[in-house]
Formats: sequence, C-alpha cells, structure tokens
Amino acid sequence: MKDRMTPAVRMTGHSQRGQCAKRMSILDAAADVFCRQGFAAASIDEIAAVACVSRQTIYNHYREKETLFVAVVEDVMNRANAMLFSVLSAFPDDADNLEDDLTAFVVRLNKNCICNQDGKFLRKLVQTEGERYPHLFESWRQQGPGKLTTALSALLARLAQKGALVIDDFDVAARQFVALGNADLQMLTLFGGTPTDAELEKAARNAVRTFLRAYGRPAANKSGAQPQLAAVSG
Amino acid sequence: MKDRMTPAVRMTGHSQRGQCAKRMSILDAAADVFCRQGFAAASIDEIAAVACVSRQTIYNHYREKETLFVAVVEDVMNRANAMLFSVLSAFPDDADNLEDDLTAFVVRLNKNCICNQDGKFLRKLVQTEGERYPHLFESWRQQGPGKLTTALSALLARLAQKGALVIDDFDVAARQFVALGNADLQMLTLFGGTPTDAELEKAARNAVRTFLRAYGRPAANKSGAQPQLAAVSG
DNA sequence: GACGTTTTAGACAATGGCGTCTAGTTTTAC
DNA sequence: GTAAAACTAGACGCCATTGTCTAAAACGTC
Repeated sequence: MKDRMTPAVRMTGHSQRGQCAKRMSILDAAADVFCRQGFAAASIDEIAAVACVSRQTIYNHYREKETLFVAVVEDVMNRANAMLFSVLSAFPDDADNLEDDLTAFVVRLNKNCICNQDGKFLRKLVQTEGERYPHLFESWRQQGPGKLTTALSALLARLAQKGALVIDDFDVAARQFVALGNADLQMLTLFGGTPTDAELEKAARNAVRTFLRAYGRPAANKSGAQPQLAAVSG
Repeated sequence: MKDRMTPAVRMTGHSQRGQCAKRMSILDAAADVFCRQGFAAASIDEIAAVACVSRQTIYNHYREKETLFVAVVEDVMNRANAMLFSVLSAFPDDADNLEDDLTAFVVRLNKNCICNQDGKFLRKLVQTEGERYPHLFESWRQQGPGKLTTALSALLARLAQKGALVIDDFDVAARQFVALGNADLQMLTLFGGTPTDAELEKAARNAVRTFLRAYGRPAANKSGAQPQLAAVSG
C-alpha cells in the first residue's frame, strides 16, 4: 500500500529532495515539452527524458497524459498569478514622476508576466487547447488577464481620483494601457522571442507617453507634448 | 458499388471545375481541421470526411500531410493578404470626419482581417507551429502584420503631412493604432469567439478616440459638434 | 457508346505513442 | 540493518494514424 501523504509535511529536507523534486522536475519538463509541441504532439517519453525520470514514474504521479497536462496548466497558472499579484502591488499611487513610475511598471509587467516563459506558455496553450479544455481556459481568463484589467482599472481610478489622470471609462483605459504596453512587443512575443531590456524599456516608454498624452492631466505638460483638452462630453 | 455518394457534392460543375472544386474543398476542410486540432492532432481521415472526399484523393493532390499543411497555410495567407490590401486601400486620406472615418476603418480592419476566420487561423497556427516551420512564419510575418504596420505607418504619415495628426514616430504610432484597435477585442479573439457588429463598433470608437487624443491635431476639437478650421494643404 | 482520367472504399503493412506490467535497483523511514 | 516505498529499464498489447495499393465506379470527352 502506498502512503503518499507521509513525506511532504512530516519530514524536512530529505523527502523534498526525493518526491517533491521529482514532481517539480516532471512538471517543468512537461511544461517545456507541452509548450513546444502542443498537447497532441508531446510524447510522454520525451517528457520523461527531459525530466531525467522514468516513464513509469510519470504514470505513477499522474494517472494519464491529460491529468499531467491539467496539473501543468494549474501549476503554471499559480506561478503566473502570484507574479501578477506581486507586480500589481507595485503600481504607482502618486502623481510625482508618473511617467517614469508607469514606465517602470510596464517594464515589470511585460518582463515578468507577459513576455516571460509562463505567459508565453499560457497564451499558447489557451489558443491551442482552449476549445478542447474550456474549463481550463475559463479559469485562466478570470484569474489571468481578467484579473489584470480589473485590477488595473481600479488602480487607474485611484490615480484619477488624485487628479493625476483624466479618464472617462476606467475599464477601457485599463485595456488600452495593457494593449499599448504590448504594442511594440506583440510581434516579438508572437514569434516566441524574448525582448531585451532595452527593447522592454523603449516599448514601455512609448506606451506610457501615448497613454499620458491621451489620459494625462492637461496641466501636467510633459516634455514637448502638446497640451490636450481632455474634456469629453458624454 | 454502393452509391453512398453525398448528394451535396453533386452540384459541382464540369471537368476543370470538378478538380478545382475538389482542391478548394480539401483546402477549406484542411484549414478547418488544422485550425481546430492543430497539425499533429489533425487526421487525414477527418479532413477527408469534412471535405466529402476520399482519403486517396487527398494523397493524390498533396503528396503527404505536411505538403497539404503548407498548401493550406499559403492559401489562407494569400486570401488574408488580398483582404488586407483591400482594407488598407480604403484608409481615409483627408482630415474631414477623421474620427468617423478612422473608426470605420478600424471596424473593417478588425472584422475582415483580424477577427475573421483566416486571421484566427494564421495567428493560431503561427503560435503552434511557428517554431516548427520557421519559413512559413517568416512569410506570414513579412506579408501579414509586417505589411500592416508598414503600410499604416505610411498612411499615418500622409495624414500627418496634411496636418490632421501630430506624430513623432510613425512606426510606433502605427503599432499603437493596431494595438488600440484590438484592445477591447483581444480577450474575445483569444478565446476564439467572433465579436458582434456592436462590439466592433464600440471597440473601434474607443480606440480612435484615445488615438486622436494622443495624436490628434491640438486645434481639432473632436466629439464636439462644431468643425474647426478645415484649411489643409491638399 | 467507348475510352482515359479521376475518384472511391476498403484492405494493407508500418509506425509510433499510450498505458500496463514485471523484475530489479535505489532511496527512504524507522 | 531492515523493510517498505519509490524509481528504473524494458517488454508488451492496444489503438490510431500514415501512406500505399487495388478493383470498382463515376465523370468527362470523343
């Protein structure tokens, strides 16, 4: 009789090395192979080889291929959500140096949430297997980008209340903020490449400049930008 | 032999049309199945069934699965390019009613190039099989979105030269224009759904409003009733 | 109506992956 | 040190799919 419960909590260092490490190794390898090959073309043998693990060990931990796939998606999603929360918690909340602060935020958002391996994996998987696994997609949609735009909407509203921005529709502005942040990187990320730090910086600066030209407080005149009249009658 | 011929296929015309129709039927069916299942999971039998064609006919026209796949991608790409060219040729070139004209353009662009079946197919395929078929992807990149932003950059420059827009970097503005146009639809298209006309209209209007707030001529007051000075060098 | 081309349905071997099983080895727990 | 659990390597059956082949049938042309 296998007693899988024992090691994790009870024992300290050794058990972590044994089983938990195997599990994580399998999850990482599976994420890599699933991302590169897609679900159908990914073979358990290749995952086992990448994980440096016997195939039977995989079947021991995860009953079948689909179980492994679901576990991988949930694992990546948890990491991505934690990272997203962390990045969102550093959103600027005062009007001083708003352009620089927003630029730094966009850099962090793109670098750690959107252009990184997990973001690429989730986007790719959602597009390829989304129709086949609607529940997985729904979870990702609500906890991933859904949370992002919702949270950003509130954060932008906070800045608007302080007078730093003039926004009529916070949800629209949040979506546009994200879209502008990705505008220069979209083709690169679609290709699968990873932007350099310089590219991230430049893309973020372009995005924030345009965003502030559209939504910045009229009085706050930034370098060389033309003053805007932001009054929008219903 | 048994006459289980499908009645629907009978409508096809004469000899040359017979073959050509078969080829197109195969291409359409293959595009459908490849898009839904991905290359690896798509089976020739299913494609044959969808196309109402014998499997041998497929192998007769296209030597093997990969040949068929390449032919499908090229076919869809040709259609998409033609549509993109057509839409781009209707980009507004005068400053009168710029907001409405740009909005209508964004609606057409999204409806006929980005959110339609071909656009969805290409995006999905590039993400899933892009690493496996770099040459296919490169072609799409240069002829698809690459052409879009390049052409848009020139078109925006034309508007700027006429004084309708104030743009410092046309390439950046072009990418941002596309990004803003998709901002409200991105999640929907990622899901695979098709936006309604109302959603398309609203998304385009939000995008153009923000774009013009950022890049519109300062004197030109939008969303008001009165047209401003219309003197522009024709 | 006859002939050549195209299409069709089905059979066929070959391939490869999934999931199971077994026997032998290593690791862990006590 | 010992026993139990986990891991490994490999073989195995099963099933789906690819691509080929063949005889029959449909189609278009003459």
